[in-house]
Amino acid sequence: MIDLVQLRREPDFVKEALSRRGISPSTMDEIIALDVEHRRLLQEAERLRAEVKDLSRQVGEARRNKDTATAEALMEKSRSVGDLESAASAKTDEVGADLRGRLLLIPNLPSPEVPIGKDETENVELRRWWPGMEQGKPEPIYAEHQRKPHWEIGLELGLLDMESGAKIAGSMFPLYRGFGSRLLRALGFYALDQHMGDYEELRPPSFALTETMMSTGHLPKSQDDMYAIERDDLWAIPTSEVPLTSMLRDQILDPKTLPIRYTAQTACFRREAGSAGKDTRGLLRVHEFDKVELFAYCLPEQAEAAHADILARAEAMLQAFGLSYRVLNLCTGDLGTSSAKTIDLEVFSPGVDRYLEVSSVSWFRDFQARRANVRYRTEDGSTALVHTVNGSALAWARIWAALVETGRQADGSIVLPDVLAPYLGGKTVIPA
RNA sequence: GGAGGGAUGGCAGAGCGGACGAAUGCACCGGUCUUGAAAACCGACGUGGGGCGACUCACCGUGGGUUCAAAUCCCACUCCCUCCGCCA
Repeated sequence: MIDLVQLRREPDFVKEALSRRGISPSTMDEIIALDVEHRRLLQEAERLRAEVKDLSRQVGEARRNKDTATAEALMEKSRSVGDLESAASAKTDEVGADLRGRLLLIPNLPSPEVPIGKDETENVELRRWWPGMEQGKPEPIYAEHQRKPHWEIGLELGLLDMESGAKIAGSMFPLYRGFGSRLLRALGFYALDQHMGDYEELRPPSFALTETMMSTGHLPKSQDDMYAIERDDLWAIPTSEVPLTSMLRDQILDPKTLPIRYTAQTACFRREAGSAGKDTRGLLRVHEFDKVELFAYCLPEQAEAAHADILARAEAMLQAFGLSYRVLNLCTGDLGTSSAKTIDLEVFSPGVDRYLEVSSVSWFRDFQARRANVRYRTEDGSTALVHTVNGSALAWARIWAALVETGRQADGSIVLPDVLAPYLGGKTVIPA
């Protein structure tokens, strides 16, 4: 949620920033007007409330003095003021709810360095990396044997069985098998081992309450993109960012403990409503995938370094895997609602001949913290909102696809990166 | 799933219809004393909203209700604890 106080104080600045994301200034003017109205009503309701309290106090006093007549008269007076008060409060709450409802739909202010653009076609490529780049090698040219999509390879070698997955849970629920399943497990183990120490490893619940989803901003906006278990008021998490953001909800943190950094691998569930028919083959877009997340709660001045650290870790892993990738600075049109700045990592996968998004590293400033109410104690004893930063390192379904396609040899076998050897029982070749 | 008990400030814990935003203890912070520390003593000590301000409002698990007045009474829900049952 954006800062209402900032909107009051610097309306033009906020309007300008949001207009870069396509929020019209008039939308903000309506919110400002509603806020003025709300505060006016609030003062009136509070004045009446104070009067009721004062009269009630006097009733008590009269009673103690055995002055029944005065008490009766005061009670009568208080009743009538009380009626006015309930009416005023109801009106105030109504306007307040309207105001809050509108505010919740307003996205975060984009950072100044976020490029302006209408959609993902206008994201800005910051750099590329490929194996051997530092040694002056040109971008790789992929051989014909690497031009086979992972779902065909997976089926041939018994690594991936989309059909059985569909039989069990419907389409776009992958079923990995044999060495394919082991590869997936190896990726998660490898990643968690890389991060633990600096980031505390967690294994949070895969489901969250409506209340939790609200605090992260996933509800009410994205409810159609999530799986719900209505009977128990639970939602399947679309990313472990949800439990991690909520973990310290409503807490006031000691700044000495910041940054607090967590890593977790969970299943991530996405209904992908609205993308029916797109990327339905293989692992390009699936309803359930495993992902390791890196997350930090930090002081505002620590945020930039925390963001850079997560990005560096995600890139280091891609490099260790020997996968070519590009780094994109998301433009205003493609930026997630809560994010002030997002860097995406996209891996090139030769079999499907395209870049696949495998990580999204975002800085939310205090947008999420305001909603989740995570604060720290400042020098002068007051409180301030923390900044939150997070990123995937990494989303395994697409990494799996890229590794299988990139590593395919002329004889049909697959060579996997050496760094995974300890997690694959020393075997980094999947025989044809 | 059944039966009981509970939820109050950083923690512990009192209050169970009238000046309670809340006793008390501990912790934390400032000070006195001390070479320094401890002890002792003094003081400060929840969060959020509104108002230029005096000040005011809300919050005692959550949501409703009763009342002139609710932490306190009533209803529903959630969570925690104990016991029983079932179970990976």
